[in-house]
Amino acid sequence: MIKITFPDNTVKEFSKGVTGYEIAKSISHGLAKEVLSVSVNGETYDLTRPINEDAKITFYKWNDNEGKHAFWHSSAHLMAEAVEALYPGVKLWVGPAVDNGFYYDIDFPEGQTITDKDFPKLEKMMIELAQQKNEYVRTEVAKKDALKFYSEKGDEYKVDLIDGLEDGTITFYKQGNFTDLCRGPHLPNTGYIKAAKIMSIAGAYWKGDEKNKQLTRVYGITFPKKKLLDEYLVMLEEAKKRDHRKIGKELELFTFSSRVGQGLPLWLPKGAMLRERLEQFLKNVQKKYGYEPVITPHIGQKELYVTSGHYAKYGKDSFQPIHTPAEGEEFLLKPMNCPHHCEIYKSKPHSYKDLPIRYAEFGTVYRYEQSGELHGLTRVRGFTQDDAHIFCRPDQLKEEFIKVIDIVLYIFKTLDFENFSTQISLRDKEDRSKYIGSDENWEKAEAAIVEACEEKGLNTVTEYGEAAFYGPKLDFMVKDALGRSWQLGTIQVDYNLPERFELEYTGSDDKKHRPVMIHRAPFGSMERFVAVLIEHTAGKFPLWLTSDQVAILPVSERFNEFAHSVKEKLLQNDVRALVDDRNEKVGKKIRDNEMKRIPYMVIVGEKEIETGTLSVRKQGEGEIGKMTIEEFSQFISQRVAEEIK
RNA sequence: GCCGAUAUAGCUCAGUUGGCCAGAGCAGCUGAUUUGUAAUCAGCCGGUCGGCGGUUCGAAUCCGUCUAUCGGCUCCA
Repeated sequence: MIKITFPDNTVKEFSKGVTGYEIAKSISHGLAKEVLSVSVNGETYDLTRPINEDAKITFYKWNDNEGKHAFWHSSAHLMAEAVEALYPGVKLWVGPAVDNGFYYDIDFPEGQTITDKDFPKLEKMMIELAQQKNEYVRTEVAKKDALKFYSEKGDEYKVDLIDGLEDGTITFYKQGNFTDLCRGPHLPNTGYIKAAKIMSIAGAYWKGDEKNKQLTRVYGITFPKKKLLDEYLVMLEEAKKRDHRKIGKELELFTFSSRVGQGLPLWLPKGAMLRERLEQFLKNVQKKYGYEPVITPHIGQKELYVTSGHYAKYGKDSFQPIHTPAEGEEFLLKPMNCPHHCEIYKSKPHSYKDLPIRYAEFGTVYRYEQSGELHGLTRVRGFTQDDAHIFCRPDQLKEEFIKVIDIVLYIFKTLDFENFSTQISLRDKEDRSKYIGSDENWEKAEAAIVEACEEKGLNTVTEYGEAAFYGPKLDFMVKDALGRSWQLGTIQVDYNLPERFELEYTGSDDKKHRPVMIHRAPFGSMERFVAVLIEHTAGKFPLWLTSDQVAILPVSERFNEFAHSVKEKLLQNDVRALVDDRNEKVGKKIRDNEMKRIPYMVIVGEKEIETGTLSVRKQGEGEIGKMTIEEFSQFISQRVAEEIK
């Protein structure tokens, strides 16, 4: 007998070799039907895998990530089985579960392709196979047998995969006619899968390396109930409505022109006003934190970037140098602001008493991103960073770092970005050839970041190998409507540029010392930040930020004049108002201004003139009462003050 | 850059197997109406069917190419 401990710490005895499924069934049939996988002493098991020793167990259902993971992983096998049945001769690479379903990387035989027209056929086959309720059977396989199996099958990708595995750890899973190298865990049988949808296909380089062959990645998602699939598809439709590219068009915030060029956004008046308001907001914060504004040109001599090291690293893949009538003279569009700011630092000598010096600039930069990477406003070729560079003494580094974290957190709080994550990016543990600067400096910088994050109590993820080539960094990521993560705020430590530009300050010992540099951009870039903000708010911007706070709707043309006088009074009280004086009925005006996501509407007509009040409506909610112009102005300013306190 | 898909009026979309002057709704303009809390009615304007080249008696429709966009991959100073 073995002892099984449940999450609530109750203990029950079962005979050795009992399976998770049997345990679940002993508790209730309902549970046995719902449970998908089981954690045994911290390792996730198939429900059908025997448990041979005392164990602490947790059952995973559909609502647990682990449960979904097993479900989708099994579905990837099912899809692979269906693909093999429909397209004989395919070779398989890997097929993991992901956040929203699963994929399988497949090498189709020469000349064979799959398009979205094939999806229904594939879905149908998957469901047919699922209905056979084939068991997922786990077997442990010796390495040489595993190699033999795939060599005979002619699947060199799997052979490559097994080559890297240790003998004695290799398991196969088989369901129906399909066998796959896999660690598991899996569902008991395919019958759990009731609904399947192939989402998309894409090219994916083998092992993620651009130089390798491109395999076909087929994305799919499955559900234990048909209804869940329908709900998921509805959710996707809803998410599409929040897409910043769609809302940006609807609200006339920005546009693109193929004639201007790919990835070069054009900000429309309403978008520009929104952006200016954001910039002003940050400028006000920065003033409190001791930042000084600077302004630098959009181009710089090539030599500047040779000095900074950026030319060697990115020169080939950037916008190419601008030539002038002068022989041999070359300028680059600036891909970042730091070298210019270094030159500003160098424009006069500095004492240790002056530091830290914080130069801030909304600096527009140009980077030649690969065409396929461009994406709305989140990934563009010309964008404006809310950039600043802090030059400080090594002993000030941590404190300065913490102050920047405070700014980012304040901004996120003001804009209700609650669901952000933070990532510390450090050097690759093994390969250090791609980084410049001394080990000693790197270690100091990495330690400063880790400590600063600990002190601020940030819940961080540490990624090795993700650091910039010149220093470690801390990034703040926020998700868009479809759950894709975008990096917004960034704070990066740099020991490299001060070295390359030979930046100095005179210490209390009257000797020359090298300052440390911090690059930081709390928004990241205005473009990306506005994009994520649009998706976050679905275009319903906070009152302080939105271009038009109030729409005044005269009941008929007879009251247009009065409406304009109300607007003037509101403007005098710093309330941004417009009059909808079109020859339309009130109902129509309300509808149109609701669609334009204007936070407040006031209706004016005979009654309002008589009583000297406004009839106020809130976007999405309807009438909220009558107020005088003064009361309403105060009402708006109060709300604005609450939002940005 | 790579794999796959898409491109019709300012916006959202129709347009059968190639066949007369390419359609609708919204927006815009004009007029009627003078409107009370999510769409008043009528008329009008608006398109080199993304660009270029080809096949054909004939191309929005078929083929090639370029440009841009979308979903991924790779990349992201």
